[in-house]
Amino acid sequence: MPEGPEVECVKKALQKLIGEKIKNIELTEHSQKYKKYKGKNNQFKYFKGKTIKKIVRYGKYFVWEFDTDKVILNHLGMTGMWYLSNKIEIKNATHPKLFIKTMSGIIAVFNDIRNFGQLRIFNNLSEIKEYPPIKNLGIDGLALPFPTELFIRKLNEKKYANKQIANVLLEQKLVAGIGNIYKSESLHLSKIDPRKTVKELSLEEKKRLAKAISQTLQKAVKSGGSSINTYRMPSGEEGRGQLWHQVYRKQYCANCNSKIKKIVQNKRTTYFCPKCQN
DNA sequence: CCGCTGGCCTGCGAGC
DNA sequence: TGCTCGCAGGCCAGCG
Repeated sequence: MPEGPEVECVKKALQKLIGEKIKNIELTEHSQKYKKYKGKNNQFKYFKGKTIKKIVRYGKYFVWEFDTDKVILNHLGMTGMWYLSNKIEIKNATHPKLFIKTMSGIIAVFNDIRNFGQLRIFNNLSEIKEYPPIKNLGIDGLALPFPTELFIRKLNEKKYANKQIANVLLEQKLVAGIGNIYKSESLHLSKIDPRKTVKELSLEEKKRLAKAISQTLQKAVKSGGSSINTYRMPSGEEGRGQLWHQVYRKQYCANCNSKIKKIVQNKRTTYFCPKCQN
């Protein structure tokens, strides 16, 4: 579900936990029906009494750091969400996986409907940085200024030449943080046909694409993320990103009013305007 | 190293 | 009303 901008928005909200000492942390009953969490409660209980020092974003991942070497790698998957509250009841948490209560009374619940999210404990930060999905992350799509020249250099790598640009944009080792919505939106903003292979793109188009990616992702952060299906802020509020989508799940192009085309590339849906994007 | 396939899961809306 | 089907912001393991 969440792409880089949504993860960034959640990260910002989670900063409220920095400096908080953990009174209680445990996997929920509900988590135990999944193989990947089964019997792991003691490993998480290790963090009881520890203080949360940092919550950092790498692409679509969070890394939780404490006043100890061990760290937690956390990914929201398609439906993962953190809910923060001062009350015990958190209405939105229908599929809670991890429950944290701090000394000052803040409650944080990791909720994940489809269970594609991740919570993995590593012995230390350098172990996480060697973990391939983290180690191989490319340019942070939210970096400012966006490194256009580096982007083009990476895009020009042989392995991408014959791939369709829409598929390439989802490769986290090229740009980390783009997902299926902002893939379509970035290509629409830069007026590029998603079916074009990288070698068919002109230098001009690559530059436009770099700019469009950066603009799209920045705008999404400012909107609080896109709430298309299940994404909510940790407060339970919806983001407003969906209000300005130009193509994603749209019927008509916001630009020229032509009928938007919906195609499938690498098993992911792409929306584009056949008139504007060529 | 690469690319492809299937797998992991639940919920929702469309269509019958 | 109730059922099935297809689809959903993502990633990973295993194979050739």
